[in-house]
Amino acid sequence: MCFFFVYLLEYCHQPMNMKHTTIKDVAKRVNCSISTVSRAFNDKYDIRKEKRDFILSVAEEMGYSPNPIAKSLLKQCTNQIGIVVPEFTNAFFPEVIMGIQEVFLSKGYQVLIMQSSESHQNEIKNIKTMENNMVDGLIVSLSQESKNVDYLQSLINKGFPLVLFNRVSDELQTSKVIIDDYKCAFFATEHLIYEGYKNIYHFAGPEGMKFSQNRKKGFINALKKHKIEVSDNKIIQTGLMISDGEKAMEALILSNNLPDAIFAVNDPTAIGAMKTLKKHGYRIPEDVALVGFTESKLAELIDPPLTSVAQPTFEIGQTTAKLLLEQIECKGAYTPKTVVLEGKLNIRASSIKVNH
Amino acid sequence: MCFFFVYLLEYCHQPMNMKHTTIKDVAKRVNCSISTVSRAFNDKYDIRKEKRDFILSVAEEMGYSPNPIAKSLLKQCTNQIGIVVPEFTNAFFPEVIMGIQEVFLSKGYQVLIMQSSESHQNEIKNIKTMENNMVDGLIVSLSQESKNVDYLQSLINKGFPLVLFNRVSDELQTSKVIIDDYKCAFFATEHLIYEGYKNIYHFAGPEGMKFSQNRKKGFINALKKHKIEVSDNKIIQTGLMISDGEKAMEALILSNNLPDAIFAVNDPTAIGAMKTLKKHGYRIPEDVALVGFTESKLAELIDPPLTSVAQPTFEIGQTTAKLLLEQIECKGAYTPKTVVLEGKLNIRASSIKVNH
DNA sequence: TTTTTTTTGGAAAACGTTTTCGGAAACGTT
DNA sequence: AACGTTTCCGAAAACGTTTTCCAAAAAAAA
Repeated sequence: MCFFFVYLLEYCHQPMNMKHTTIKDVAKRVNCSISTVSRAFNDKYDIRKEKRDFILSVAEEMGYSPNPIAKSLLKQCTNQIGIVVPEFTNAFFPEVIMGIQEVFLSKGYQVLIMQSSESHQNEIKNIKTMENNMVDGLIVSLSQESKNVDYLQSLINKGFPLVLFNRVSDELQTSKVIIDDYKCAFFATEHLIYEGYKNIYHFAGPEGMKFSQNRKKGFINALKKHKIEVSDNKIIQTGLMISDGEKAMEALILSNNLPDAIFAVNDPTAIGAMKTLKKHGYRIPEDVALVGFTESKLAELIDPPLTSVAQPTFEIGQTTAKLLLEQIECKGAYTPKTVVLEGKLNIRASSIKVNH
Repeated sequence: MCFFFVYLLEYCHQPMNMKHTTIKDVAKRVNCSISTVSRAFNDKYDIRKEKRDFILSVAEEMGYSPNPIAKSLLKQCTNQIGIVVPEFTNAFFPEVIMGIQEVFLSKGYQVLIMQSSESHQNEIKNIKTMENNMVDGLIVSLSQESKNVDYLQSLINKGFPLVLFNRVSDELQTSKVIIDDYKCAFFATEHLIYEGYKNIYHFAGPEGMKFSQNRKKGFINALKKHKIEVSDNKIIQTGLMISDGEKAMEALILSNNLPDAIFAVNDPTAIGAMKTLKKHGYRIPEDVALVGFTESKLAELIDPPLTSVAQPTFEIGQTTAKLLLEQIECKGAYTPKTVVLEGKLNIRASSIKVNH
């Protein structure tokens, strides 16, 4: 499917000459002890100003900067923090990561990112790698597979700074950042009700996942509040992919049992439903209205634009980072916090009632 | 816009008790010297098999594993490689990164990822951070701003293993992985010609960027090959965003000078054009056909699905990683290679000629 | 038995820092 | 002149490894 050509160029590398200039070199050049150079860099009080400036300028000129690895070894901390996410090909996690980075980079931390590819085994491996590398703290969003959280529990027991976000576990007593799935689902459903839709269905996600459960609960309670009957057939268990939405919609159409609106567990299933509806010649929102969840870039580009709950991804990242930072900085006793952020319902054409 | 609630839980962390077990602890426990423990772990010939196994089992039981930081300091290499990309909120770079990781993780390397956010200054800072951290090699995709590549040049001069991909610089004599923009653009344009379109326009990207130039060249030469006149007004300079495509299309419609097909420099501009066309009631592809570039997830989801050139993202990553690995492993002289991968034209409804 | 060779394992140096400790010089006070 | 402070700076220990060098013990050869 993909050929490739290799061009050989005649240029050849020098043998690797990676001798970093060290503190010793600077000391020798300045004709003082290494302690003094170190003091110059760490801005300690017990060094003359002029000497410090002189050393700094010589060091600058020699291209010296302190080796962070040596520093890590001595200080027993690395100024690095680790992030383990299930994947980052969808926009959600990258955006959260950007929020995390924004906080940490400004504090002089570096951010290591690894992905578990939704595998529990990889997740553990990643976490162990991070731990061996002595990251000062860890941010984790659990993989779909992760039922067993013993390893994370043992980390927490050791007092290792850890914050979970999005995919969290009730079992773990540590700081968490999540979105209020229940409330968002509730409002999204209410929006459909207020628009005047009567026969509203729900595409629920995998039963095992916390957020599926919460969104379903939000859907049900919104209907109940408005005295709309919640019969079992209105809740359809689906997966999380576009294809799952398509399948569910096909089945509905086949059964000749069309709702006038659907609240889907996420954008992909909503989009799947939309594709199938259009294929069969139904109009959106005139025949069936649609609402998704977890705003994707797609939402406003497809036709018609999809109403969806936007998660404050960047803010999730920032908040998570700040919680971890607190935990790292207050060495010792720390009280875990759970921060619940709220999403925002972006109302677009796919769910607006059209006057006949 | 987003409220949040903070729940305080009563559980409190133990004071951080991060004392890793060290080689000394194991030595003491086994009642031998640390050299011997080290030998056990490094499987050196000068240790009795039974002793080695015994030490290993005790170490296992104590939860000991060698501290990679101490090892790095001594060995002067870290088994880490660094990646610097302009961004990772679009799918392209994450997918490439996955390809890179696949290769390196299996070789026992770790992968550090940083993003320059399209800023030259950040890029340099990231690279320096990586260098200070003594990564064994570096993979870089240049930011839009990066005109000055002196710093990278100095790295190359030092013999530091470096591979560029996607956003490369002709000035730098190092291994590169790119896609054949010229050829892909040529074929994409030819596809429109073969479909029977006569009046084909091109939305060209920013003039400064290499890939814009190559894609434009491909477009022009395809027209020339088929003896179609290439007048200047057929090539419209645009940006790279959806909004740029919209603006360009609005202008075209206003000038009452509609082509029957457009080859756009990338998917976003093509999508912008599509939105504007639809807004004005034009049909795609009946009135205007569209072809994009750099397959985005959107391409097959929008209506009509967009013909686009798919880049072999995962393969780009794998190839890049392999080139870097070669360079790291052959310490000393190394001949840089440039690998040119080919994209694949995914033909969809937006460019198929409809029989009238 | 003595000598030589091989196997095994310990002591110590090295990697590049920071920091504690103490000493010398400079200065001020009596 | 004698003493106490302060300021400045060097020596050395420490972080956790690997590896070189050397010595002891064991095995083999004489």
